[in-house]
Amino acid sequence: MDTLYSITDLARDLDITPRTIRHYEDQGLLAPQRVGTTRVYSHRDRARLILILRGKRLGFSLKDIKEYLDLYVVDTSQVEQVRVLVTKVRDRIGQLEEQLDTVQTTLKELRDIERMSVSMLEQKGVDVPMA
Amino acid sequence: MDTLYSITDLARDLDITPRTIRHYEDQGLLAPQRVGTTRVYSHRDRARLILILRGKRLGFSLKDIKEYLDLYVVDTSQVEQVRVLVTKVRDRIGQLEEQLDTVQTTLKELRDIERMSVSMLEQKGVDVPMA
DNA sequence: CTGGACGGTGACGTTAGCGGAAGCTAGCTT
DNA sequence: AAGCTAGCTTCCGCTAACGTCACCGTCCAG
Repeated sequence: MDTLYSITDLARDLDITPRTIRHYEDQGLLAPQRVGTTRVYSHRDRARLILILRGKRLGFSLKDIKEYLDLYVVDTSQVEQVRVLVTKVRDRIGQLEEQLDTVQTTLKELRDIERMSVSMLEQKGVDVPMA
Repeated sequence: MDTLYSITDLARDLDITPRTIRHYEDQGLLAPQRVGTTRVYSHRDRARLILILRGKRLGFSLKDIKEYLDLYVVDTSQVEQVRVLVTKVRDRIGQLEEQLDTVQTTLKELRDIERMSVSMLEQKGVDVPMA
């Protein structure tokens, strides 16, 4: 259950390079244990890394992602911290809702283009590849 | 109806700098008319620019966006071109569907965090700011 | 005991995406 | 004529996010 990973394990696993992982650490996004000088990654580290990559896919900068990660690890015993957390989380939610909207709009447009193109081809008797 | 824009008009309007607009032109994403050396933008140019900015918000590179723009301007009289178009459009659709998914997942997680935090605060008798 | 395979630390290189200043021109406007 | 304002080009600068050495230690397998 407490599986550990080496840096190359993780890299291969998530399809990135060790260099990238070290870079994230340099930027303060990760802080794996060390055995001597060698980095050793836990489940939580792995999960964090996955969140990082997700953030990147959504187009966020590493700096943004760093703040984002903090949302997942907060001392919930401190009322004030939770307060702050809530507003930060709501900010992110706002951003993502906007992005969701943008994506959906774009999808609609592209599907329109697809439909129009396909019907254009059918009309010309061209056999249309399936969806 | 055939309104024209200067580069600063457009920049102010879309909240970017003229420099950025010129940069997009350098990268082949725009090709406005010229009056002498001065750039003059049409509605279509403006629309393109908006698409560019949308692509950026979604985290695409300028190179990606360039290809993406071509999807909106194709010679529909050439069957082969339309064929190619359809497959490209479908590719993009696939990408965006994935992104849609990612965004939704992330949103769910954040909403969970929000709910949990809020109920935690309420339980402690703290007055919780509204959504 | 030696050659890989793996891990580590600098430190410099690279690409993308603009920012910003220099130096020039054209068209008002006073 | 002189001074503004806008726009143009050119080029150097800068940040982000890694890639790519170079060089060093370590732990097996042969």
